[in-house]
Amino acid sequence: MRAQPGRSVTSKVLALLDAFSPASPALSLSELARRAELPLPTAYRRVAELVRWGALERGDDGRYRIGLRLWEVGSLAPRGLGLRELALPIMEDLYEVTHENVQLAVRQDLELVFIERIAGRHAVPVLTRVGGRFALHATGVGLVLLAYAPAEVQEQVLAAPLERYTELTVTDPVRLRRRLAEVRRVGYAVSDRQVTMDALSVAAPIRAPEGVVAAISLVVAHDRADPVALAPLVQAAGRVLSRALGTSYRQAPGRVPLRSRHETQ
Amino acid sequence: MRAQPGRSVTSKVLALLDAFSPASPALSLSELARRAELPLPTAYRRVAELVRWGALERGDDGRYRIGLRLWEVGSLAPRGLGLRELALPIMEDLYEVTHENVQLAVRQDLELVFIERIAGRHAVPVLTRVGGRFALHATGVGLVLLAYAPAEVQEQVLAAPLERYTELTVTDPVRLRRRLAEVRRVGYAVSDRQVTMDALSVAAPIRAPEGVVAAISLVVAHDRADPVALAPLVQAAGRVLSRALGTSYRQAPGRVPLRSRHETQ
DNA sequence: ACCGGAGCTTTCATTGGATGAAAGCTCCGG
DNA sequence: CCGGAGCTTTCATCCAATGAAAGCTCCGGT
Repeated sequence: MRAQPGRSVTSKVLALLDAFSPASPALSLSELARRAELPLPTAYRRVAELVRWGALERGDDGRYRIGLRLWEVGSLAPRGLGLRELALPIMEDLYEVTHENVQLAVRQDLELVFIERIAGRHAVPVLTRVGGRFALHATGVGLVLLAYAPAEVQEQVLAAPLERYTELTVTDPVRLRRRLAEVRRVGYAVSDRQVTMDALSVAAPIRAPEGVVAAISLVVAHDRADPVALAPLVQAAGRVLSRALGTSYRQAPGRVPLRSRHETQ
Repeated sequence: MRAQPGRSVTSKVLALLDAFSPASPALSLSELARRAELPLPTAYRRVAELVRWGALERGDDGRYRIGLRLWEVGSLAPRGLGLRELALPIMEDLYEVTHENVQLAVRQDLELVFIERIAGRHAVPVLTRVGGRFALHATGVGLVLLAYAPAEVQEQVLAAPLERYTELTVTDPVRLRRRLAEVRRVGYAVSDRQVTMDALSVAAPIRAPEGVVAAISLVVAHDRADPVALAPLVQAAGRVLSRALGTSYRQAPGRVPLRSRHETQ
């Protein structure tokens, strides 16, 4: 009856949630059990409890999906909806001026997560999805987030193989390191045909008191792009957001550190 | 050592997540334990595990917040982001035409949850929040969702005391029942100063093969509103969305029920 | 109608992860 | 230096969780 020791109940529940992905948002019980590496009866019981609470929902087809209740709780994430609510007006301004795609992303571990996107009807199609992940080394937002990430994060990304998306993608750690230094120097990042051969993006950092917490970018067709002209726009948006964050984002309750800025190496 | 019997580990984890709310998105360990009704050491251990996974994050102030990882998983909810992605273009069209607030909501149990909102800069201020809940009996979207809800849901709502928000709020079950019949008859709902004395909303149902799954509305200043003129607009948006849902929303994989429509009493 | 298989649900004896009292630790203000 | 608040760790105990096995339900093939 060995219950594979070292596995907590909580970790099993989380593994069940983790089984879902953008590519497979609906799973049968058997699929769930297999992906979470749980015996069927165990999966059955945990899943039943999650459904009862509303974390999962069961469709007419018998398959399970992420439930609205979990979406509600997730919407309380400061780095998710919280950030989005703050940024949306500025993103809309940027869209009004340029009518190009506007993206907002944060770093999570060694990848980036897209928090919001305004996709112009006539702009270049972008293949990103809100809530989706992407590598840090190619996109504009990714370069910004990586450039201002803790040294240890940068080292880990540079040490791993860097995936190539186009013939122009920078996959050489040495060259990438130079690009990151450049990003820090000028305060914005340009990603020219690094992900697809038709798109170019310009990104700027968004700073909170504790360092760079997000990045905002414009994605435009590479042949009608003028990065130097776009950069000030994106940077301005980033600065407005940084100011907004400084005040309302993560209100240190009671004790406000007046001059601690021990981050962003 | 009595471990209050009948309480599963999973339920404790969910209770911890449930402790967060729009009004208190950041909690100390003690607050978390108290709200989840757990002994401190128990809360400590479960919370530590949730942080390790990324479901919670601990701020510089020592308090816990909902983590980005949970937001990511939540974004996979078909009735959350899934619905939003589908509806956003149509909502934007509605906004372009009217420059008024556009809202999208679904029913969860006996309340409604706002999925998305486009708030016009110059439109009436609305006090709703994406991810927030509200009663079903007052707003436009609420009336639509209630009108097309299963009879048993309607009975439960009508049986409970109906909160009054303004002097005009309909709180009499008999009158409300008549209004719901009217909504079903004409196919849209008008909520005139039911929540605040300055706003009026017009809402229409969004149907999937299995019945009404969401509602869309315009919220306008009550004194410059012409419900009869707005209704066709909102209804058209609802119908476009219903059509979109019929095809791409909940793709029954493999076996598509060709003519089952056994819902929506 | 019958059979076989896939997928889900329930039962039941067993046990290891979970538990909470208590003690230890850390920080801060007086 | 002391006291208190809040968090973390230890440790002996035990019940929620477990998985093998059997039961159930729905199909599709024959």
